[in-house]
Amino acid sequence: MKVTSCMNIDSEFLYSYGAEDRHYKTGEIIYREGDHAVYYYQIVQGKIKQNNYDAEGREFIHNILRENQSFGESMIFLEDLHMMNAICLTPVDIIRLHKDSFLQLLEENPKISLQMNACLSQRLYFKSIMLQNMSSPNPALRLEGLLEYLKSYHDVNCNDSLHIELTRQQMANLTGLRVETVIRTLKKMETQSKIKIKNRKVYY
DNA sequence: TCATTAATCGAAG
DNA sequence: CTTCGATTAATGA
Repeated sequence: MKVTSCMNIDSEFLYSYGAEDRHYKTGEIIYREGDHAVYYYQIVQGKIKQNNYDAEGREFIHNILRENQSFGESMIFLEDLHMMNAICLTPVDIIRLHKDSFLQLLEENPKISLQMNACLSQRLYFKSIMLQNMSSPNPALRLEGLLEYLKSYHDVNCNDSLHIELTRQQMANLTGLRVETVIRTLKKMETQSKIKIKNRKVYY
């Protein structure tokens, strides 16, 4: 099941609807949990994460998105508040379009609207897969689930092993495990040749 | 080189 | 599995 994993509207087209360029520095917050959702965001350059924190202050990362991917749209349709933070992992260039203009764009362009549906379905599909994997008490299975998710979500050529561009801390925050557990489990998985590790980099 | 951040390890709970 | 303490490697100013 290979679908275009994400929304990527032509930038000139976005500008014609009044979209604007925005630049953020590493660590900057694009929006916070509880903010009103007002924009559709499309990443031109850089990486962002969507997260929130539990009562003990532990971070849980919901997703990490990169160039040509969009975010913030789902809440636009709900007319509601963001349920997570969007924080820059690197310097980021973004195009943002006000929700009113975004909805107008969708109304006037059925094809893009359909693509939007496909994009949201895709996310829903993988969220459910992740939910299943992440509910396993076995850390190796959680990690494998994450890797499998990343592979299908990002990768285009699935033959070669994929370089996982995540720190161990990020993998831990994506799976709800501790860094040390991630490190030890990853090593175990390497001996079982489920993954490869070269210079601390993980390949799956 | 100093400081900061990420990756590791071992031991204990 | 998680927490703690401590060390080591990597990166940037």
